[in-house]
Amino acid sequence: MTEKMIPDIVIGRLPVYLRALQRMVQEGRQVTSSQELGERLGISAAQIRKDLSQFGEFGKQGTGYQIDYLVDQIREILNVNQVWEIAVIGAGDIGSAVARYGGFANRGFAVRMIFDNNPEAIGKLVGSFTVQETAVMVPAIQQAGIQIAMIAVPANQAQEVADKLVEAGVKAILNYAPLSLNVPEDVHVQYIDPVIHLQRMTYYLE
Amino acid sequence: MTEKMIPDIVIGRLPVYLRALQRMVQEGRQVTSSQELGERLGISAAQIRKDLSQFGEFGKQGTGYQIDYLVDQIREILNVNQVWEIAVIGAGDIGSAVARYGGFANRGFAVRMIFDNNPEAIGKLVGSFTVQETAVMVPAIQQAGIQIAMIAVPANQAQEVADKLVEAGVKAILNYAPLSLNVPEDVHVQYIDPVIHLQRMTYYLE
DNA sequence: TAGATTGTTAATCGATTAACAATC
DNA sequence: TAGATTGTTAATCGATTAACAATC
Repeated sequence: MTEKMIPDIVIGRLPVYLRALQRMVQEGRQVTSSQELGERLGISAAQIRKDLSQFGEFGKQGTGYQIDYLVDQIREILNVNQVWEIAVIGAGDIGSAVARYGGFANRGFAVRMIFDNNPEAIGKLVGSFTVQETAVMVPAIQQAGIQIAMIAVPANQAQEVADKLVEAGVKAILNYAPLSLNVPEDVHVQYIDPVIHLQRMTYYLE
Repeated sequence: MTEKMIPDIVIGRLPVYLRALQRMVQEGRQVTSSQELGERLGISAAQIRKDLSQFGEFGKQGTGYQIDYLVDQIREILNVNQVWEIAVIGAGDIGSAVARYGGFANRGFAVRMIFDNNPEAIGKLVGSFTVQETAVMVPAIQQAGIQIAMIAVPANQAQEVADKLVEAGVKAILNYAPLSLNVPEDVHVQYIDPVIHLQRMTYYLE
């Protein structure tokens, strides 16, 4: 590790900036400022400037940021100026919805395979993918060199699946199963559990 | 606001503690410690004790925490010792998967209605719910007194839907559309966008 | 009792904000 | 030029951790 260390909390905000900036592009906007972006996102202008300054100088005094250019730069920082292939594990409601999700295109990701261990699901079509059996998962992922997987299996199978994914060389897991996973230090995990988000809000409700 | 103010970041960790504790209950465990819980979650024992101490004294020196009791206490703190009814807006892949999701039961939530503005979707069954037209959304939510909604419509319709939900009296929104929403201060919003999580991980990948 | 673990305090660490010189 | 906005510094604010008396 020779580069200066960037706080993970900063990395976590970059995708949010990128999403808002790409939306501005869609709106036909060409230039923005840290203030405008901050207002859209509910983040202070100072924080946005500070975050971006960790990676370089992307703006111009007096005028702000050229949106196209800033989008390109953030895409490069986040390594999403390429398409990452994804394996989806679990072909139930969630896995199927994710496999068919149209929102990955142009944001750096593409689902490439989907697996399930349920004999009734194996062989069926989900979007444009045939559901493969879990038994072939490790070699299939290895052969394709896939580094990113999404876990959408029941909670009691999720750790076992995670172990296999690690074995297959996966380095990033997006886990939809409602539990924390244990993985080696060099494997990244992010969690999506709607209940966690909901419970965070009910604290404030009557 | 008379109570002492609890940091939102602490509130955000409580659901994670709760999920792990409820899992321990399923495993037949009766007692745990801040150290054990911390190891499972990748959080320091000191932080867990500090977080819990914001709300009371739930443990015993020398022995730790009675899991059942701690679960009850956290459920009460988070207001999830009741069932919150949810309206789902959007009956596409994501909305349908969420409406059928079995993971809400016993965690404090129940989907009660689903809406879509696509004539082909209206009237169809999603799980045990008939998809209703968006035109009746505001009065239906008002009449049922529903305070929580999930937005699962395309990005370009999401703000419009959010405005209507606010009008209907909704106080908490879980937004699956990939953009930031603008809502009044007293309305809570949480976001689920798989791409945001993925991009946060690709930064660290080669 | 001896060992374990809590709840809490004080110290450390890190993140956010305010402010402004630089400059477009 | 005058106005606007960046990038950066220093100050503030808040969160995490270490340590330990209390006590089960």
